[in-house]
Amino acid sequence: MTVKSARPEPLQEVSPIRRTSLSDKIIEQIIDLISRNVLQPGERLPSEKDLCKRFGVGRATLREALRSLAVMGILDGRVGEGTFVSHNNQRYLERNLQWGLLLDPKKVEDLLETRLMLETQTAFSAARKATSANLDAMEATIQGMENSLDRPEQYLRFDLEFHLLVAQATQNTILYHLVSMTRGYLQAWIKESLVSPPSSPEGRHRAQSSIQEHRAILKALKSGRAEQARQAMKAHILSSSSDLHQHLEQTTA
Amino acid sequence: MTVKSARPEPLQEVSPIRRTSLSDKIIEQIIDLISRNVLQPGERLPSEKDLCKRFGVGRATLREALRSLAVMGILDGRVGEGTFVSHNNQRYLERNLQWGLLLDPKKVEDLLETRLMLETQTAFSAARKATSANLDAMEATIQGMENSLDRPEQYLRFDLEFHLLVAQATQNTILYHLVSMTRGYLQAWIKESLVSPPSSPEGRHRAQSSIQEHRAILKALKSGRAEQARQAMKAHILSSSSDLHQHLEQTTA
DNA sequence: ATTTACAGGTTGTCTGACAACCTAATTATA
DNA sequence: TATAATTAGGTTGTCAGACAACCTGTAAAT
Repeated sequence: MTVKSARPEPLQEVSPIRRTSLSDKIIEQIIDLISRNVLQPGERLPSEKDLCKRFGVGRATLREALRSLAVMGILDGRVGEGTFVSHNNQRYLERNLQWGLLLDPKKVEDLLETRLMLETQTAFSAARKATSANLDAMEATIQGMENSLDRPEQYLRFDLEFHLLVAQATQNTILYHLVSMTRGYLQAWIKESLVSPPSSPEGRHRAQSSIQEHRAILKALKSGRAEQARQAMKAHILSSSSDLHQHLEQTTA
Repeated sequence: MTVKSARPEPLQEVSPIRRTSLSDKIIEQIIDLISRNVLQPGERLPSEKDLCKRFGVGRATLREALRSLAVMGILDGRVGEGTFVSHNNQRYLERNLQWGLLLDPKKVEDLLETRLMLETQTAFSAARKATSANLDAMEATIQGMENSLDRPEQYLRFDLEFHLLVAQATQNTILYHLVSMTRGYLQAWIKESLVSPPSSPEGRHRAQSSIQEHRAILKALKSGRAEQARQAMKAHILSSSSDLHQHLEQTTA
């Protein structure tokens, strides 16, 4: 009997049926636990054997969930010790920039636009909400940039750190995450576009003016002038993006 | 001899020694294949048994790699068919954004602030990039709102649709997804705050003015006046958020 | 008291097996 | 002949057990 019974309603929304694997559900549960702070950063999870019994699944299934979370940088498995919740949210970034190369040029453009939006707005908000500790940390990263003019990769790290600190200064964790992720993906491109002039005089000059831009942003933040901070950030990102755009057009053309 | 020898350099970078598991290496290889276009979007991978032989690993290890890539949206496993490269190989960006947001303890105020930022900016961008098809679709949703003043849940659907259309009009899929996600998280609250005045005269009045606000946004978008669109959206969201805030303070106090 | 050896627990990996499922060819039926 | 039902093979999802590599803290030996 494969006769379909009559449909009372015209089925206007297709049922979003999707095979959800067990490991997917486990992932969701663990993420939920973390987001509700039941599992805190740095904390150790129960052993895999324990988790298997609690979730009622085999070890293979559980491990597929744990490994997925580990690959995303949310968990951190250590042989012989256990599995821990990443205390470093930065780890998420390090992981991402690895496959930021999967993005196509069109997406990079979108990311740049998104980044411009997010960061100009975070600067605006940060000017009103930044604590003195936030500002001091920014000052330190600028100092770090000046001290590493000859080490591009280290310079980039300080640069990234500065922008993350601005986002953090909004005291809005969601914004912070959005900024850090967009930035994480772009980092691969930024790095690639920077290696071309490694420490040429031109590169040094670029870095110098970049530092000045950062100083302008920090100054606006310190004085609490939101609109000025927004403009300073906008100018900085636009001038910084122009290098990327140039590099993008080279690779596509 | 525990005497420390002189350090020529202050060891500024700890050796990045980290146990790389086999599945990590497999992930790297697969990502490399995809980024070099050896594996194209939509293409089917060899079966797990085959891949095991080629990589020289057990099936559990291989599956941990494949599942991780699937969770990130890079691969797509279908029971009985095989494992495929995601046809839109950029979906993983949105997936990761989603996981990142999921992990955050979401504060409603943070969400509201983020939404205000995102949507005012999308309105600005949409004013410059919207196609006539986009604008027509918005017109239709406003019409839909007017026709469902007595059906709150349907009214809300049109409301949501309008905002998504604005985001879509930016022609930036990343922005679209961000707006869609933040809105998705808020939707539960919005619905709850609306059911209190289901179809009271007060509720109707609120809905009427909301429709006018939407019209103002659409008008600005049609004329391509970006700044005006931004302000209209800002006004709309602020007035809409005030209801939520009111409702929040009621429930928390 | 310091070092060594050991035991228990933990993650990483392999193997084999079965269930649920899809596809396509084969067979049975109208 | 054309259509429907069945079957066979392949594929992913899940489970169970086993072993290797590894870490930690304790007990034994120096």
